[in-house]
Amino acid sequence: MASDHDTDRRSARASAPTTATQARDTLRDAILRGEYLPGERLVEAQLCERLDASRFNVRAALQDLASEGLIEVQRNRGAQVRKVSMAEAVEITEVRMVVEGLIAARAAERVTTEQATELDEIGVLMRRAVEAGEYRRYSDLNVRLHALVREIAQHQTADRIVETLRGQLVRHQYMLSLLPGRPQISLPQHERIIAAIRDHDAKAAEFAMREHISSVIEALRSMDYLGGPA
Amino acid sequence: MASDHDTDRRSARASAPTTATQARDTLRDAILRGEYLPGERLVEAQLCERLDASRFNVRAALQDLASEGLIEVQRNRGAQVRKVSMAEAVEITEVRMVVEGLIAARAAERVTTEQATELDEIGVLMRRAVEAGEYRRYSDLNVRLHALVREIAQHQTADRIVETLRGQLVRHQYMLSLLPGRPQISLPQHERIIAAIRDHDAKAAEFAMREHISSVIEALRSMDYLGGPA
DNA sequence: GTGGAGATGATTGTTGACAATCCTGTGAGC
DNA sequence: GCTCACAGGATTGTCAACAATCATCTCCAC
Repeated sequence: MASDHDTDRRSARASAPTTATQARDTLRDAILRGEYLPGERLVEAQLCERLDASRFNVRAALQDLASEGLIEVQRNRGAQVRKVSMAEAVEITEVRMVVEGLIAARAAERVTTEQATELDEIGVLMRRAVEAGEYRRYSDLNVRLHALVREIAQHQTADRIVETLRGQLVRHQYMLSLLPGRPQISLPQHERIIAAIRDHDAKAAEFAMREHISSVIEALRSMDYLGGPA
Repeated sequence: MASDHDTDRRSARASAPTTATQARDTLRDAILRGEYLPGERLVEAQLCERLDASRFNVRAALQDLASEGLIEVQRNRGAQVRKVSMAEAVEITEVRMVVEGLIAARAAERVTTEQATELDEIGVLMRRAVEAGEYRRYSDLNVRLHALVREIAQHQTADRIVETLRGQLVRHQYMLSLLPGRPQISLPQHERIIAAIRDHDAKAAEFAMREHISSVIEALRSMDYLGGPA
């Protein structure tokens, strides 16, 4: 799910398993999965074994991930997983706020009856999950909701950007979902987003989405006082 | 100006002349300058001569520009300058609308007295240029205004994205500036942006910026009826 | 004349080796 | 004991040659 926004760009016709692309996707997943910690050095030779790829392809993968903002490469010093400061995390989320706002507005314009039903279903499941205290499940539904909204909007450009930004702070977001009290705050926000899209109210949808992510930013800032992420 | 958003990322310490980076920047400028037309094939061997670089570096440059969305690479078929359809151009500008809106809002929060003066100066020059019918000069001032707003906002993440998006449709924007009647429409919009930022009114600044770029989107759509870009 | 199989030239994909650079640990000098 | 210089190893930067693939053209059969 985190790797399909580039894959399908090439597989328009070529169904090639693509040697180099695979290495990149595998490495990206590994980083996103947390197998490499921020600041950790990524040694090319090691990655060759790990990914079972030649140094050439490893290098290409590193270059790609660097342009995605997941890693940083310094000349003659190799690559390392990028550390995103709290200030950067806020910046990234701010941009996500406005772009996802655009997506929500467009989703409201394009949503079909079927899709609206699907949105409502997710809303119901979310409420149940929160009431049952199943926060892990709620977190999954959260991802699914945002993904569905993006699918409805069908805005490739915005989609790509949001996906890239999201990748840059998976670590922060993970910590965020563990913050106590978050679900109680975000559930009604999610419900407002769903309602607005269902009602084809673009302005309300954008506003609701921005309110929601705005509160995520607040939470990020509050995390900063608590010591922030590693 | 179009190539500094990556350059300074590396030159944080290393003042390296950067062999591969130079090739990339040169090629990007060439594409942005219009020396390679959309759809034109970029043959690696030819670029080696043109850029005076080895194929290795040329290849790295192509990969970078591909991730910026300037060119497209197909497996075993090489690279070609990306054709952006009118629909894509609209999408790109929509995202630019919301992100530049964010930038404008933040600029309104951070603007200093000195910077406000500078903004006003640009506003005055813009009005003079329009009244004198110097549209080329007006277009330059337009670029300068947007750049200054971004500089005031100091939002690296948003900045990088806008710069990337802008690169993807230089060709379209160039045609746009030649549309008759545009300056008369956009001048008051620019003046509203300047006024809002000067007055530290974040909401008004965001609204004015969005209004402005929204009208750019309208113009793009109208261009579509006229046959669109090549 | 037309369609398709096959050869040919051009272009890209990949590899391995070598050079340049950086990091680490050691030892001499103060 | 501390600092600095210098080797040695590790890691990345770069290149040129080779293999794989694609586009084009020719030629033959029908």
